[in-house]
Amino acid sequence: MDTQKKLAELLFPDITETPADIEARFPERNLKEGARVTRLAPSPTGFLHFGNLFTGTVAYRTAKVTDGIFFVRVEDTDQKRKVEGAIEVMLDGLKAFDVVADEGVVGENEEKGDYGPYYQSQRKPIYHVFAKSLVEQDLAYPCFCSAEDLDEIRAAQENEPNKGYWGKYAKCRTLSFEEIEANIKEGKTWTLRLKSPGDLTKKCYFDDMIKGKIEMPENVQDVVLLKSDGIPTYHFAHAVDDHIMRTTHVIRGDEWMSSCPIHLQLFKCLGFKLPKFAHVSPIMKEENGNKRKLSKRKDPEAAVTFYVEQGYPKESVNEYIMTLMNSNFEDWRKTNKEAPLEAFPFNLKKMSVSGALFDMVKLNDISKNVISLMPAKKVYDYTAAWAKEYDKEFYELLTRDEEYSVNILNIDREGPKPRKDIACFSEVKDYVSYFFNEIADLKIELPENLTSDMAKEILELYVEEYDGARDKDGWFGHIKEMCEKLGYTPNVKEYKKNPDAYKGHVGDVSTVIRLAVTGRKNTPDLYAIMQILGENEVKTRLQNAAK
RNA sequence: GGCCCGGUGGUCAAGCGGUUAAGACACCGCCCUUUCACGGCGGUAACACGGGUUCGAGUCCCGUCCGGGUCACCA
Repeated sequence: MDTQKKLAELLFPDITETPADIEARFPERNLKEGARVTRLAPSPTGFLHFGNLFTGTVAYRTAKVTDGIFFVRVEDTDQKRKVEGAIEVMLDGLKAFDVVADEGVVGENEEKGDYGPYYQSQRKPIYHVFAKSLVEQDLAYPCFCSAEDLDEIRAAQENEPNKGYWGKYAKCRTLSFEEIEANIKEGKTWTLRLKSPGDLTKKCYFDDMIKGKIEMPENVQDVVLLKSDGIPTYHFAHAVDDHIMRTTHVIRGDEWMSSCPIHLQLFKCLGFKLPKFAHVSPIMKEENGNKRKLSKRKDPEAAVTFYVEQGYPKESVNEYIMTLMNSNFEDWRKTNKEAPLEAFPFNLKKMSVSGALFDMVKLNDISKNVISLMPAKKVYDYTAAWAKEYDKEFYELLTRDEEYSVNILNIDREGPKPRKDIACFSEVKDYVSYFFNEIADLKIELPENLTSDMAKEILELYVEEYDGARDKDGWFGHIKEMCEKLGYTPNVKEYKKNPDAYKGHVGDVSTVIRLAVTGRKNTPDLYAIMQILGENEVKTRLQNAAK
């Protein structure tokens, strides 16, 4: 037996499978031409970042638009970072925005698909097959350096432009079989390192689907493949998994770009065909004139739960994400107002190369549009579902009389130009509060041009003459009649021409009535409001206000 | 610091050697209007800088500056 074989046996005595066996167990997928296989590979930190949702959506759409497969693989190779219940948090967050995997981890300890296991922590035997093979080919070796040894190396590299574990600094690279055997007998722990075949003076190339053609120096680092607990590092797991799971398009954050030389080399050493890469720029936030990534600690909107808690409908968030993904989405939307998101021809290559600033104002605008297009019943259902979770008191009020609430939400909704008042469901309570005496605030704050005497005069007359049976034209016609009686003009233009001839105009009279009925200067159509409130309630409010 | 990537109005961005440099959000004005919205019309506002190449440069090349990423037994 040659030395490499002997070494491989020494290191991995229990591994009997070969790479060919694994390849056979996970054959190429039988998908139609052009179908893309993408994945989201979160590490279970218990926090779903907006960036995860964003990148996940890119991967998801890429698969969907080509009738491909989108799967979720959990990168739980760092035992130190494991958090209880983290999988649920991630999956729920994704699901809340319709990013649902076809395959992979679909629930806590629940997997689907033929390319598993989809938890990296359960794939050790697979990784070890390839690790063993690398050793046999003299492309990997065990390293016995301790953390202190590594510190020493770093200390010795002060004047070395290319730092790290490589070339002459890689002291375990040249250990003889006997030395290795002795170390192992001694019980020393080891990591498995790549014996990098790279050449610093040479370049490696790849064509990123978002960033374009990239050229970088070849990797020369003897990177760690297997940690001392036998679990792979990201680099090694990525190469093995994405090949064996037959990923066609590796879509991930662009913080991975700089490790691409390692990945390229790894794929080559392992004899794997290279997938396509698409590196997505992060969503940024402005702070003191500088851009920085959305921060979990500083920015509430960095958490996907934020949107759920605020009551942004998934449609809005998805719509916003789409505009960030493909800027031609907005144009498309203009001519396809009612079309489902799925109908949009998403294109990876149209993604922006640099990171966009998160724009809450824009999200709100989009969300107002989205919600304005929903039927009142749908807004009601969404609001009720939100309130049930986040505002019990309001939930009780809202659902006490469904028809009443739906009518409120339907004011000025149907028609070609619906109102756009609501950006998220947590705003609804304030928007409708004057319809519910329990939370209404009916105090009257007159605008500057109206005195309380004027208001009183108007209200006294209105209480006397108010008739809930009038239709809209009759109702407004009556208010105009009141104007004449009280010395206001029903014609606003007339008032502007000749302001000294009148106490005010019909707008002033309406304002007083509006204030009395709703406690607000600005509301949607007053007639509709009064109709919903009902004659009795309106009368009560007017009488109270007239006092 | 080395290595990558990027830099068009306040923001998101079209643009692929010849354009009056789109559009959306925000902002301002006007119109509509019983308030607020909605809607309509209009407006302010941009190619980071310096050198080339070219008849012609936001577009191509080089440099500078600025921003971002990365240099772990973390992903």
